[in-house]
Formats: sequence, structure tokens, C-alpha cells
Amino acid sequence: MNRPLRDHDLQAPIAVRTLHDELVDRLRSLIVDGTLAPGTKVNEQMLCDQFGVSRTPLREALRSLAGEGLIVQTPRRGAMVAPITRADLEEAFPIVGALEALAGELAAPNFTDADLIAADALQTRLEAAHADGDLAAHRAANEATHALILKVAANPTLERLIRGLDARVSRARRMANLSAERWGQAVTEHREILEAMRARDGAWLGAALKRHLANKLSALRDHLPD
Amino acid sequence: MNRPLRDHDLQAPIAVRTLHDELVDRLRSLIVDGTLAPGTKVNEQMLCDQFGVSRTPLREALRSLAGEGLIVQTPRRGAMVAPITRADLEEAFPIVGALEALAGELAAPNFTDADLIAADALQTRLEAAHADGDLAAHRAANEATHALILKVAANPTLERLIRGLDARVSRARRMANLSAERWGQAVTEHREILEAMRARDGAWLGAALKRHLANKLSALRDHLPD
DNA sequence: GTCTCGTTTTTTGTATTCAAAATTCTGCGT
DNA sequence: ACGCAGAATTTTGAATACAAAAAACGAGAC
Repeated sequence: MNRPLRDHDLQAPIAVRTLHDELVDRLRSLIVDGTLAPGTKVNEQMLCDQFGVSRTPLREALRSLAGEGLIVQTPRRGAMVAPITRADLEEAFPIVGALEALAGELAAPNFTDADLIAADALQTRLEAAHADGDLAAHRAANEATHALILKVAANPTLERLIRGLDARVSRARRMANLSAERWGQAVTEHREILEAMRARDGAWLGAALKRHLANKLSALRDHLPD
Repeated sequence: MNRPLRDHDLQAPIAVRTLHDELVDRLRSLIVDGTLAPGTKVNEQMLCDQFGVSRTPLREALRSLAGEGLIVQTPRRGAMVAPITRADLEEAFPIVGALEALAGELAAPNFTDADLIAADALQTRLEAAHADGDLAAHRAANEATHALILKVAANPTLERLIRGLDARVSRARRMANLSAERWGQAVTEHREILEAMRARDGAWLGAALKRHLANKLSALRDHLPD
């Protein structure tokens, strides 16, 4: 059937920044950067006052974050920031490993020369950060590399899942600061990751990423309570 | 400090069945079984009337389902049941494959003899269902097998992720009914999965599950629009 | 002191209400 | 018919209001 065109048919699908997204993002930041410590009981009214919104949108934001696993809700008892338990990390890391490996496999055949040049630059920055002992720079370069792989993997669902898990896991990283030994090892591992990218070898890249994650977990293990 | 014990310290952590969970479950069912077809625009008031609740809890349920990817929300335009696009499936299947493979790897060393007996019985039912052409029985046995592996893998996060993705993917299965050829292939693949379980061989089981999923996707590809 | 039971206060869950945006409807002009 | 501007209606987003449950408090018994 040939329906006449209506105004809304032409509406560009530009994403509007909505209050819900805003709240989710701000809360996520507070949780990930540790301002809202793991295990903290969340008081709705308090957050409402802080953000200047009513409880309705705040509660919706909490539901979204619960879906990401950053918030744990107990009926009639309210919400709390998801605690980081050792068991939690032992659960999450293999999953992140498997997903990152998949991202690597998917991405490997599709790296453009520009991507590889960018990866190269990131590796240079990573090594410089190591030499300087600049932890923030190290993390930035590290994250950018993983982001690059995710971008080329071109799988939004995969990206969403990894980011969700990563938000949970990365809270633990702050607790245990990188030992000198582990730091050097991480740089070496990234060197291999770069090589695998250059070779556009999916199996290799996947395996290297998986190992990288596994080592990250064992490094973290020693620094965690329980 | 030694705080005196209070009543609530003793409260058993029994999970209360809450309205939110109820709504999420019912909506998920409607979506997964196709009553709410993919791409359908969701009218809040309509659902409220149907469920006999007000919009507040319903909207929270929609947020939760959006987190699972079953609902897509557009600001100021409302919600719709997530469409099943070909691209969607191409995205989701490799992820499910990687996660099921991980589940297999984690589970393999931990199968008890009782688990293997149960798996054996399920395989028998699977073959019987095939012989009888009983699709429902096939699906039940199939799902039970995967559930068994997930149970032994003992990773709640992994289970949650797989179930979430599976809810999205399994909607597509209804659209494309199993060809006779694919059905037989699936049974054979399950035979290998059972063997790998018996051998408690993680790498083998993981690989077998991954192949199983990959084949499922190619079978589905032919029956999908686009 | 501390345990218990009942009362008060806080907090959560849900319904209702109000405002703003989007969609549909209507009448006019071509 | 068709397109279009503007009014009427629906629908979404957010705040408020109310009910019920949980937590905190407090007085009396032991």
C-alpha cells in the first residue's frame, strides 16, 4: 500500500541526549571511579537531591544499571552498588577474555593500514608511559588499543557486553595498583597483540588477548581480599 | 566497633517475587514467544491495561528489558520490540558461540557421573524426538542439555549473558523451522557434544559447541529475509 | 546491660497528576 | 485527489502523592 509521507517519516534518527541516559552515565561514572564504593547502600532520595531530579527517572536509571550488573537490587530493601567479590572477578574475567578474543578474531581480517598505524602509535605511547611511570597514560593507551580492536570488530552487541563487564571489572583495578613486574609484562603482551594485529591473524590475536586477560586476572588475584 | 545485633541482621536473604520481576518475565515471554512481534511499537497504556498496573512499574520493566536487548527505546518516541534483523543475528551468534564454548571449557572438568548419566538420557530423548519428528521434544531436550552444561559451568554471570542473548536469538528460530537435513545434523552434533562431555575434554567440548552454534546460524541464514 | 515488643520514622513501591513533545485529525487551498 | 498549516488528541517524560513495608528508636522486663 502506498501511504502518503508524513512529517515523522523524514525525521532524522539523530539520538537525543535524554535525562535517562544522562543519569545512567553520571551514576556509572560515580560507580566506576569509586566515588560510590562497592557495597554501598544506595539511598534514592539522597541521589535525587544530588542530581536534582525526582525519584521516577532515578529509579529507571537504577534499573538500567542493574541490567549492567553495576547495581544490585533487593526487593523492598533497595539498591546497592554491586560489591566486588573475588568470586565476581573470577567469573567475569574469563568471560571478558573470551569476548575480547572473539573481538580480535572478528577484527583481525579487517584492519586497515590506518588502523595499524594508529595501533603502532598507541603502542609507542604505551611504552613511553611505562618508561615514565605514568600510570594514567598507560591506562589511556591501553584502553584506546582495546577500543580500536572493538571498533574494527564492528559488532555493537559485543562492544556493549564487553563495556558492561569491563565497567564492573575495572573497579577492581583501582584497588590493586600495578606492580612494576606486571606492568612490564603487560607492555610485552601488548607488543605481541600489536604483532598479531599487523599479521591480521585472527587466531593469534584472539589467543594473545585471551592470555592478556588471564594474566591480568592472576596479577589482580594477589592484591585482592578474601 | 561492636554494634548490637538488630532484627534485620538475621533476615534470611530469601528472594521475594516482586511485581517488577513478574512484569519483566511476562513481557519477556510475550516477546520471546512472538506474541509481541519483533518491530512492534509498544504502547505503554495498552500494556498497563493488560497487566492491570500503572505506568511507573511498567516503564521500569521496559528499562530492564531494554538492558537485555529485547526492547529498543527511542527518546520521546517510546519503545518497540527489538526487531530481528539479519545483521542482529550475525552479531549475536558468534557471541553466543564464544560464550557457550567458554561454558563448555569451564564445565568439562567438573561433570559428575550423575551429570553424564543425565546428559546421556537427554541425548536419548533428542534422538527419539528426531525419530518421531517431535519438534517440541527436540527443543526441550536441546535446551536441557545446554542448561546442564551451564549449570556445571557454575558461572552465574555467564549464564545470565547467554540467556539474554538466547532470548533474542531464539525468536528467530521460530521463524525458520528446522529443515530435515539440519535436524539430523543437529542430532549428530549433539552426539559429539556428549562424547566431549564424557571425555571431560574442555577444548573439545568448547570447539564442538562453537561449531554447533555456527552451523545453527548458517542453517538460519537461508531462511531469513534480507 | 540487653533483650523484647511496640511505636515512630524512613524508605521503598506504585498510582496519580501535570507538562511537553509527538502524532493524528481537520479543513482549506490547489 | 493531494499537500499543508494548525488545532485536537494521544503518548511520553517527570514530579508529586499515597500506601505498605522496613529500619530506627525507645520504654519496660528481665
